[in-house]
Amino acid sequence: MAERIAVIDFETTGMSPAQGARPTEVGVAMIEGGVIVARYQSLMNAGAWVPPFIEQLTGISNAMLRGAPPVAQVMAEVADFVGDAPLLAHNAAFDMKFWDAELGLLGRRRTRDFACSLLLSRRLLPEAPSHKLGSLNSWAGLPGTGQAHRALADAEMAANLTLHLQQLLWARHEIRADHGYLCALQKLSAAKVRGLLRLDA
DNA sequence: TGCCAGGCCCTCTTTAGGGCCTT
Repeated sequence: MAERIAVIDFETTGMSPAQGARPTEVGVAMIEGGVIVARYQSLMNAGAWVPPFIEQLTGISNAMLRGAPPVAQVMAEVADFVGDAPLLAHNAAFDMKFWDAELGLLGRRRTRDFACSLLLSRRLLPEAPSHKLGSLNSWAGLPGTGQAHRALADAEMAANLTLHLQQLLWARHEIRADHGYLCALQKLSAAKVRGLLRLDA
């Protein structure tokens, strides 16, 4: 049976929960067998104020959040949706902080590692001019997924990028890169991965 | 008062600094 990976993206009110930032929207694209097989997206009301810069970036306004379901309800739903699937995000350090902080408020804990498509693409696509999610997807010729900086559109972009990286590893190196392999690969230095996979050749 | 992340990677490096990436 093919492995499922839950590709996650948060929109938030700021850079870090340690600074008081809270999520405003979460999206999940579940990949399995080389395709996206399930999706989750919801706005959420955490009672936090959305600064004008963030509102302009994401299109998510304070007015939209006033009518959104409460954060605890959404986080419980999305945690149940993800279940015991391993996790992945683009710049996972960012999304992992919010995932862990919000689950912690519910008295729940993450049980699986996060893989990171930013670290993986820096290692496997060093020739890309930019490793921003949208730029990478355009550069790699991957399909558009909707409005950038909305949670599900970005989660689907990261999912498509991950599938592209898995296909690249298989086509060039005959490596079936499951989540465990991706996590191991991203922990090696970029230089070591280049040597291991002969990316400089 | 003023400021506020943090981890990764490259290089004019390693006794460090700056850019990238996420909102």
